[in-house]
Amino acid sequence: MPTLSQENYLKALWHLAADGKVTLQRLASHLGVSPASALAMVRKLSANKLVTYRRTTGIRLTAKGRLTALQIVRRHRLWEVFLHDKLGYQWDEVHSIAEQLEHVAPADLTERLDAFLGYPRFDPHGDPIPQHDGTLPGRSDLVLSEQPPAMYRIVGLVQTHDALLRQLHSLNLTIGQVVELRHHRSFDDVFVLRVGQNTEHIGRAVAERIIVEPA
Amino acid sequence: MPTLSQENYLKALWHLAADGKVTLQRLASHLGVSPASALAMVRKLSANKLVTYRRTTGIRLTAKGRLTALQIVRRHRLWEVFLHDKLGYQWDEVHSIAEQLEHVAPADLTERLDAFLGYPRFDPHGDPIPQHDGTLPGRSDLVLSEQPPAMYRIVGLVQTHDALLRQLHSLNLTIGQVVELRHHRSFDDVFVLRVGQNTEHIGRAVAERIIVEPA
DNA sequence: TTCATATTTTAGTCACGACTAAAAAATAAT
DNA sequence: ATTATTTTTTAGTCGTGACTAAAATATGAA
Ligand SMILES: [Mn+2]
Ligand SMILES: [Mn+2]
Ligand SMILES: [Mn+2]
Ligand SMILES: [Mn+2]
Repeated sequence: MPTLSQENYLKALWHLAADGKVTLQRLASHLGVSPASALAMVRKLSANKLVTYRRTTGIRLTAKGRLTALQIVRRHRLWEVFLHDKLGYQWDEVHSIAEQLEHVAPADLTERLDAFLGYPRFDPHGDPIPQHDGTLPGRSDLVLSEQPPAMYRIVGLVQTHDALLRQLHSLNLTIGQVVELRHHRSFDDVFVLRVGQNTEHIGRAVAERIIVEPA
Repeated sequence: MPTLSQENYLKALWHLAADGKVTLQRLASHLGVSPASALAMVRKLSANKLVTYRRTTGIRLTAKGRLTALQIVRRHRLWEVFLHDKLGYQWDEVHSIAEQLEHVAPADLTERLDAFLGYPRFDPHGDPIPQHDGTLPGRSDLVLSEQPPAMYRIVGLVQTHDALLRQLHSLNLTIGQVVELRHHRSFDDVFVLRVGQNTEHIGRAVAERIIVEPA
């Protein structure tokens, strides 16, 4: 049973591990703490067999640590679904509230919440919700900016942050939305989209953050 | 913005104030902490103008402290409604989970939750839910054990605890249930009730904890 | 290789919220 | 009015999770 702080570290480690070796620097800056603090916590987690740490390999979650982290991510994303679907929050508002709720974890609350929400597989940002056993639903990894003109369904985002979410929301580019990629003007890197009745123009910075599947 | 611990103290002080002068002893034993710890916290709360403390009057919430406490109680009871009505928990299970959730309080979450639940006025135990402005819905204060034979609706409980809740649940004596008080056998202090199709017998210890209104 | 820079690690400190043990003050009983 | 008991208060300590500043190691460039 990790503390609240330990849970935050485990979740951070899980997220960071997706992009290569996890150093104290990366961990510390991601959490906004000093490297000294990060090291102290890594040692605690290591003593609890939740991570291993060698300078050469960096910080790595053990199987036990990964499982724990996935449960936290599961709670986080389920609460995001609740806040979005049931309480009517916008998708750029749910993350910070879920940061609080993810640490509430008595017995079967998560499973009841999951059932109440209808066993969702993806959160409001399109991110897969880890299942009880730690498996992650699969999702397309096609980036819009690299696709040929055709019809696509938006299924996810890369490097989500609130400003991007608000921008996309104003363009009606939300999860599940089907769009037509008309063409890519290569001389100024603008992508022309058909969204419902509107024609929208987005730059590469946005287009390369949108994950799609053929529709 | 009080800390989590401060919130727990404020809530305890609000509950305890209903039964007279609040001493360090009462506060400490209610929270399961030492009197020394309670004193240290009372001083912190006092510095924050949330309570006053004089040996003669005991510990008293200021207007600001009372308002804060009522918001915590509000969140607690709203989450209890959510857990009971939406997630299907039994009424003896919701309290301990709500103890965690009550401390999650970003911006308008409480108000959205209130709306989602349909603006309930009472929690699953019949306790009134403080409104946003700090007012408490009124409720009958008639104790079943002191009423003459007649039809009554159960609207609340006195000194709720899980064992009592499970006992009452097994007798189908839940909030909103209408029962007929048949008579009181004074020589052994047993109250005879008609609950739906069944006749139930309860002792004074139970009967004097049931709050009713005429039905 | 040698110096400069970046990263990791140590050492010492702090706030918070708890603890125990003992002293002081207030109440109650004889 | 004295004791005895209860309650409050002080004093010192501890674990958690943060900090800074400086030392030790690695890593990169000249
Ligand atoms: Mn999130
Ligand atoms: Mn998300
Ligand atoms: Mn409760
Ligand atoms: Mn209740």
